[in-house]
Amino acid sequence: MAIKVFITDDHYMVIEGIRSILQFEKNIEWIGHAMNAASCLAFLQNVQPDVIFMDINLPDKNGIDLCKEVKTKYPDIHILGLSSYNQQSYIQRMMSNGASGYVLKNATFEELMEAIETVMDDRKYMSVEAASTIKKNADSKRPVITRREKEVLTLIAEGMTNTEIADKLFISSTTVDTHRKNLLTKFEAKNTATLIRMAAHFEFI
Amino acid sequence: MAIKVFITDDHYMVIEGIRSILQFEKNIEWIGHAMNAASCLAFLQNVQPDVIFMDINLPDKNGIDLCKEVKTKYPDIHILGLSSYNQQSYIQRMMSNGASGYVLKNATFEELMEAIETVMDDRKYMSVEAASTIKKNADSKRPVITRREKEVLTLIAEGMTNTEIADKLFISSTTVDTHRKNLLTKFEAKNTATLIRMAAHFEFI
DNA sequence: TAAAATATCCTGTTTTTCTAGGATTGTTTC
DNA sequence: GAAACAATCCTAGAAAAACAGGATATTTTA
Repeated sequence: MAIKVFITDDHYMVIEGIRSILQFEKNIEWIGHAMNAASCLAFLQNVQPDVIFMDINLPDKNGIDLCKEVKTKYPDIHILGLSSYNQQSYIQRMMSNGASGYVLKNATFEELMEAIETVMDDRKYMSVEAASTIKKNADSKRPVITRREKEVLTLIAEGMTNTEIADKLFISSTTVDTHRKNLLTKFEAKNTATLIRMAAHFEFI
Repeated sequence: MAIKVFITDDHYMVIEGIRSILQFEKNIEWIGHAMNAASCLAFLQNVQPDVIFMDINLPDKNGIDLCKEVKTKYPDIHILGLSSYNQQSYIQRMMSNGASGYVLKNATFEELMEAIETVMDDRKYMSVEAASTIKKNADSKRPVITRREKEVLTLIAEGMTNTEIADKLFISSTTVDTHRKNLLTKFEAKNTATLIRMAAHFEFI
């Protein structure tokens, strides 16, 4: 029986790329694609693929969260992250949310097939490059921040002061200061400069 | 006569994506692809396409420099940058190096065709999204900073205070403050947060 | 349900940055 | 040789951030 493959990526070229690479493979059944998280989830209500290629950045939700949601509802689906070479920091988070592995967007036919076969066999697959970069960035941990902290962080990055942020969010400036303090701790930053630098590095802003 | 199209991108999926999108278009002649800058230049010695789709990130050279080189040697070739949505900062630099425009990697068939036809007509083409983001960043041009300012900027980003930087560079802290002041002006930043954000955005740090 | 996490608020003090003016010296560039 | 640029230094006050050390209410999770 052919392996049912689905893809969720907002890049038309990536969809077409994978489709054209896999099109002549008899063992693969291309069951469709989604260009955002919502339509992916809608699709899965009707048909469940064996393997989903899933982009890390989607317009309505990030792939890391979608990954968790899909795996919770459909534990049997194998998810393979789709990433560019410079998104190493996300690899581990997607894996810890249930992804079975990871292919880079410059993967060849052989790599794609090996990835599919590996995860169908319930093993983890990672592109060679991904495997080497994952180790390099393992120590520099991406902090987990709350929704409110993210809001405050964004406004700090926009140059707003505690008082201005407080006015905007209808909270006290001391509350903003507390959030800022917590952000400094979580990012292990000693001041605003390093906070923003770290936030940019981890692509929070 | 069909328009000769060539692509330089190290992502196999992107190459296959564009190829499959354009494959049935009679007016397009697919003359080949290169996966790095060197083989792109080697290819051009024999055949010159009308349009090159060129990635911003190549393994051996960045697309911005390659763009300049190609346009110097072959001014008649039209270059269209290939970019992901979050690479806005490169748009202008590639354009100022001779690129005729820009398509995003989630471009549809219609967008690709329009891009090709536009640049063949010697006009600039930019994806709708790119056009909107470029406007946002049009006014905030990448500033020119001096060597000393770069030094100070880097140390600010590392979390050092004016006094600490002064000690490190063996200058007065008021001098550091002047450099900081000039950096704020050049980056059109109102405080350290936006300074570092802009600096990260323009890849000074 | 109890514990943990989140979001809110507070008082003070110290440190640092930001603002707004300056000035001098040397080095490129036209 | 004049002008522009770069790098250095200064005063002084206002504004903001960082530090320290709390508290309370709500929501989430184990």
